[in-house]
Amino acid sequence: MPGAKLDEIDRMILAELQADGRMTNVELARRVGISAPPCLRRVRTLEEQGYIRGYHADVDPRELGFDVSVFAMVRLVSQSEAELSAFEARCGGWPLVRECHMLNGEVDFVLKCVAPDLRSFQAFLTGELTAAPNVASVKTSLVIRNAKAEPGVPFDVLEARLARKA
Amino acid sequence: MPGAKLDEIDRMILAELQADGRMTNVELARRVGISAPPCLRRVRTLEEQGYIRGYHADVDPRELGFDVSVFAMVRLVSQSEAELSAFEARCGGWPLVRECHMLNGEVDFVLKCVAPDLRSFQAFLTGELTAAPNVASVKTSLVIRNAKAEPGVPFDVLEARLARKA
DNA sequence: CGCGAATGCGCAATATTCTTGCGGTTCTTG
DNA sequence: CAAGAACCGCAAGAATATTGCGCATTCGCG
Repeated sequence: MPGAKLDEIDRMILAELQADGRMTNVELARRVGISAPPCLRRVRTLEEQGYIRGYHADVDPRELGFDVSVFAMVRLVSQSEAELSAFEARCGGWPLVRECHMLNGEVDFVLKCVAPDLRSFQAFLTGELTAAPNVASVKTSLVIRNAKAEPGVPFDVLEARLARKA
Repeated sequence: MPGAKLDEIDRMILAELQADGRMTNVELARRVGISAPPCLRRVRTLEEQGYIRGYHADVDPRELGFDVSVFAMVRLVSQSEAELSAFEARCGGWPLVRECHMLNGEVDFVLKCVAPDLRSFQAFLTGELTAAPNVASVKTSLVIRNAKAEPGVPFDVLEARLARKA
């Protein structure tokens, strides 16, 4: 079902808006080769059907004084669904935790955190995260730098897949 | 220096655009309590000064048939700057790798990857990633689900910091 | 074949937004 | 206290978004 109802123009629209979410509809229409009205209708449809979940400004944390990013690997004592949900809920309440992914394998969760400085992160780590109920262990790694940060979908792979089907 | 030149309105603008990057300028102006022209001027300034790096549509990978997300922890043989850069460059060429973060500690890099299915990810893992030069070991974990995914800045923390300074 | 029905395009018109130029006000500073 | 800088809001013109409508192509099916 997913991807079935999208033609090439739709995929071009997604690629363009993924690259620049504030592109005007006129410019977008020009790039994908149709006129503005049908282009806008396609965008609306993509939004309604969940292909586009939203639009967000990419704000630089460092410019705002959040100088440290950290990955935290969390192991829980109990992995019952109730406990998993409880931990997720707790993460939702921690502003420093920006992403929370449940994993398979030894580690139960990986968290991406930001903080103004190392000191405040340590305070959060020892005072909140490690101290939280059901948390067995936490391993943290500072992010030195990041070479690639493109959330979303690799459209070149998508096109390769579709070509293979045809 | 970072954050120094931003007043409360600027921070409100950043928060609003982080939440909804396609908000019209008039709506944004209304929410932050000023008229449209100065609001637009502020946004332009925030963009130029790097507080806003860009705008992106949040495209749902699953809807497009990318059903698996994976975190890969990579260790290299050599951590010389040349080798680190070389690995980063290689990551840039892999479409399935969406994020590449260099870490301190035992693991040198964590990669966030997506793939249409487990089979194609395995093909990438064994055929590309593990086989790459200088890669010592790779540990992967499938993402079961994610409870939180809000890249960016926690503005409530930011305001707490500023309040502390005052 | 051939006839609806459905889909999707583009044109045109209106509504909304963006963008710029221009004073006016407040705050800083010497 | 005066000159200058910074920033606001108003107003107008340009650009964009949005809607309604008619037409072409495609598809399903008798």
